[in-house]
Amino acid sequence: MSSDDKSVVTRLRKLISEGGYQPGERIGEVRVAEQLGVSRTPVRLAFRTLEQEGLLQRANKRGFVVREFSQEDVLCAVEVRGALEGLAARRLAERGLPPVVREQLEGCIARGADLLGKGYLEEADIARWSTLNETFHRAIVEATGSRVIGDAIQRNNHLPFASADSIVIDSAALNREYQKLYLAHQQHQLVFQALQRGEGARAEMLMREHAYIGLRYGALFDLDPEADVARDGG
Amino acid sequence: MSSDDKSVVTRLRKLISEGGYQPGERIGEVRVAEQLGVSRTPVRLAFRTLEQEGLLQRANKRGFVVREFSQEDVLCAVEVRGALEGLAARRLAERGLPPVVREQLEGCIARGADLLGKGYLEEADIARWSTLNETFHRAIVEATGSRVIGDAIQRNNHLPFASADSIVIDSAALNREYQKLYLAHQQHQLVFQALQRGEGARAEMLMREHAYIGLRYGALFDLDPEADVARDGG
DNA sequence: AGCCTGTACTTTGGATCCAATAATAGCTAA
DNA sequence: TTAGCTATTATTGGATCCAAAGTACAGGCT
Repeated sequence: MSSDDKSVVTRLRKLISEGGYQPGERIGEVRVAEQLGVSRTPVRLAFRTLEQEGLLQRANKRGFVVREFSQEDVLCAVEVRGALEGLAARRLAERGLPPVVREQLEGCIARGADLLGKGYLEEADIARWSTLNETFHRAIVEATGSRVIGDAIQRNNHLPFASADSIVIDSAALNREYQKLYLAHQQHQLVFQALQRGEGARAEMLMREHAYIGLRYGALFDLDPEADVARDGG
Repeated sequence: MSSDDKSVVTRLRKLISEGGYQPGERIGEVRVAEQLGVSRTPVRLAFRTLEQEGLLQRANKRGFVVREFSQEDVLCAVEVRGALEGLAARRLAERGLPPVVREQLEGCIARGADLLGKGYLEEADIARWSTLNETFHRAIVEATGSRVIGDAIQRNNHLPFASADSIVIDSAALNREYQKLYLAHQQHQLVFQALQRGEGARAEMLMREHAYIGLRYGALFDLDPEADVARDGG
């Protein structure tokens, strides 16, 4: 079978996060192996990787179970992201924003402005924003030049975030999403401003608050009353 | 062979960090398998785990090499630790310090005071302090009750820190170490105070600064001129 | 003499085999 | 009828085998 190890990890990660296995459910090597069309060996390797990522955890002395994430866990993951990306932003601001990175970020912001300039959101725009957003964040993290920080962020990002599976359809939800995305866009601008001015502490603080937008509706402004529940945890 | 998988990971981690393999050196499955007295399979599994931990990295399309850490990397790891433990401390302060944890921390501080009360340091005291210090930090992290944060910290802690292999012998070095440990002790006290008072922001800030003490000689006060070099990185 | 190519060897990745162990079901005895 | 013990089964962990890919060395060609 033409499937290198990394592909197995990716596919298994997808298989789990897309509901092939329920949280708390025991996950067996043979079944996964059959589902992915490979032998047990690459699956066993993948299990170890996913264990380290936190998606799986060792069961009672034997095998693995799919880790279940509480609302509280999601909030923590968001805060960890904020702490780490905030750190990256501060370092970048203090050490100076390289011109190449500046252009990248400006590009993201410009295209984000185009996307949101209409004043409303089409369904396909969400995916466009998503890649734009990813590029923005990735550019900052990679610009710090530290694999230690980058890896830490990367690992944390593999955890399932609430926003990942929020699919909106009706126009009311689209409008609410528009507000959220617009706020995110504004925050990106502020972060960029701080980075450019070399304001490290401010860049960090902004980035850290910006992370909360990863929660369903929680942000600087509580767009939804449920946000309070999410933010003071369990 | 009576060696479960976890033991192989632990032993391999030790083998690498204690210089069995040089940073940047290619690490082969068969040789490690022979050295640990197991077959290739558990070694391959362990390689994946250590890859996720960041100790190994994939070589050019084939195999693994031992990751090399620059001074800059060590600094980053320290700052990541600070950011994450700071986060844990803030959460703990804001959500209230449970009595059990309070007693644990008080115990650590009391025993630390005993240890450092003599005014000088014996060589064996360093190990004693080390466990005391670990207990203190672990107590705080575990008290947050978040596996997400705890795991992130744990993973970061597997990275090699500069302090890990600093072995001091002469009395001048011991004295310098005493100053460092005493400062750490004071910082612990301040962190504890902030936690008890529910001063989240202060607890976080103190914890974050406290992380820098993990660098060889860098701290609030530059006990060594080289600290400057370390702290503004590459 | 230098470079290119082919072949042999080294090493990793995947599959399968075997042993050990935990879970489960069935049976017996109280 | 239930509890405990035993045997069977299912599943993981370790070892070995095989194939594929990379690397190094050598020989030939330009």
